[in-house]
Amino acid sequence: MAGASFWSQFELRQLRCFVAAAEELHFGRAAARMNMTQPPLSRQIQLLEHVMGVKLLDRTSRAVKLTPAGRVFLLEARRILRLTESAALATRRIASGEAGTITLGFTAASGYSFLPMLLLQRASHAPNIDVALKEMVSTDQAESLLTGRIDVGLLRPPIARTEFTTLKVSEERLVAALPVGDPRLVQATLTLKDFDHQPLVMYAAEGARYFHDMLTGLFEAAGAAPIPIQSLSQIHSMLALVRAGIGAALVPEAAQSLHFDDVHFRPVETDPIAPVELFAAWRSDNDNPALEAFLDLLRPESIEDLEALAAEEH
Amino acid sequence: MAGASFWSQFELRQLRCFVAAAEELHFGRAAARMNMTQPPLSRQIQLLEHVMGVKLLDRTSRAVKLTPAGRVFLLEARRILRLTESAALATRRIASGEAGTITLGFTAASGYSFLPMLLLQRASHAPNIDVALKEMVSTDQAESLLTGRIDVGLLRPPIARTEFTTLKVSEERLVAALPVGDPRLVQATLTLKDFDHQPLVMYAAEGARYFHDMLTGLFEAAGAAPIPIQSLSQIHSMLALVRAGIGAALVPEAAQSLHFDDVHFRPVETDPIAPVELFAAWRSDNDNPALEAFLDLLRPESIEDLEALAAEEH
DNA sequence: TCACGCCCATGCAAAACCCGCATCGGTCGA
DNA sequence: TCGACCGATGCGGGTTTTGCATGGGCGTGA
Repeated sequence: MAGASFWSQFELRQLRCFVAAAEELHFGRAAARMNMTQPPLSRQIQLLEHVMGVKLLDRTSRAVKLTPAGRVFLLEARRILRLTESAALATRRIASGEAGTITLGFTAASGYSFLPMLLLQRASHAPNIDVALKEMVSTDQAESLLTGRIDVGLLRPPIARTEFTTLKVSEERLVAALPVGDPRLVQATLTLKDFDHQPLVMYAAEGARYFHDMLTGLFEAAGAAPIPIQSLSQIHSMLALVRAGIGAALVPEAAQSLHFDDVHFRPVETDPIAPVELFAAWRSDNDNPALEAFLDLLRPESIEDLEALAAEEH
Repeated sequence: MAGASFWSQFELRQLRCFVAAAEELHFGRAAARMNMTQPPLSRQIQLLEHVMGVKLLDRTSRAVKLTPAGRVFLLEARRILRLTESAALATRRIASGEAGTITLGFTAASGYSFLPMLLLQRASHAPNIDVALKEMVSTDQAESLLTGRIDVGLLRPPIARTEFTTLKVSEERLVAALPVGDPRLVQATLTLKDFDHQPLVMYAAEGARYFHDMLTGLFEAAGAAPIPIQSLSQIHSMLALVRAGIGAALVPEAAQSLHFDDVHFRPVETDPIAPVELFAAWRSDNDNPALEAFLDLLRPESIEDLEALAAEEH
């Protein structure tokens, strides 16, 4: 095998021996620090000098000195060894879930209320977990969960995949968005009957299937029938139409944070009092170590925490 | 030996195996790249995972994937390996003398002329050689050369040490520094006779022994005797006294670059026409690999180069 | 559906490596 | 000049690592 001279690469053990010898300037003490005897340490350093092709230590039987090249190499060796330690540390932190990156899918509507609270919670309870955000509709989230493009999705039911574990993370009431001057604004609270035969900006069946189906069901159960004016999927677009006086809209209460001028909100009584549900879903076999720590943020006790925290903000 | 489980530190060989496997995502090809067979490579990676306490690769019989921790560790491992290569390179460059640091002692007077030219030369001919500058008088330089605090000294004779190798690097003429209004300024050239019985700012015997002894000898040989007014060792201090009209001074021609207002210079004829000598000296057994490359800058042919270069500047 | 191929893990014996002990050779100080 | 100190080296033993052969799991194609 002629590869010997070709394989000119040192090993970390040799670096550790060299650093010990360079710092002690005494092979015996250096060997003791390395928990070995002096002869092997001598050999490790000879080997290192051989593969480097450079004399690193000037040794007489009376004194050990660094050569100029050895001085430079000592600095480099220390840097390398420091780096190996920090690399091991960082990797173990990732593996333990202490740190890491979670890729999170979320729907536009959840970005108004739940997501900000969640990120606030993360900043204080899991600061080493990075969260990469990807806005997408619920069906795309399910697809992305399967392929691994996102670790966790914040999405609307139904979620019918056996590969997923799910957790309800929030329930919201519906509120009515009404333009300034709408006569229904005199009431403190509305019912679905108040929208019977009235123009209503509606959700699109494709882009916002969940809200579309939910409202359809609610109105049917309540025996009321609004006049659908326009079908949209983005809540802020719907509010813009409301502001233009085209009609009312029914939106999750968190949408009030959008603060459109000349658009006012009133609570609406519905059969389940908080019909707007948001679920977290993730692949049961997801091996991202940061997942467990991230999911802790979603557990009920954490949710209460963060809702209390959000309340204090006001 | 019970230290096995205690020595939880990986080796570079394991990093190289891991990087190969992580990049190929195929143990067989990775092993081929590492010039070995697949089983040892498997074992190296198992060993690495064991000492790290972290699973880095997810391997089924059908596919090899990086775990989240493995992704992070791959980046770290590449960084470490890059660093080892650059460390070896840098160290070999130092050892070969291509790069390095020379600590240079110099006298204040040589800082006015020779040193700037030398540094200019270094910048273009040996840019990888750093020069650390230490101003000190000639006797201190001799002492520092012996102890190794400086590699090379730019100093004045006599240099009587057998440990040193010396090289004359410059010869300068003396010029007279005269205050505005001095009657001798009408002459284009002076002789030492022009200073007979005239006030002269003189060099101190301790701090500037070389110039002191040289002037004393020159005047004696010329049969002239100036009136010593004050003894100083710093040329710029002497010129300040000249400017104040206290008397004339004799300084190396390079001191003209100090440009004192109201002080004008005239050449002086002396027996050796250029009596101000500057030597480089270094320990013959200095092992700094950069020394040879640095000394090349001082050789006659280089000196001519840099004087030509300095001339072009004007 | 079954057999084949691909691929990583593992058992095993040989080779290589590394360690510690003993000792050598050189240098400094008493 | 002798002894103490210190790094280098010869050598035997034990551990590690390697390569070969093989096992076992999982897709794939007939």
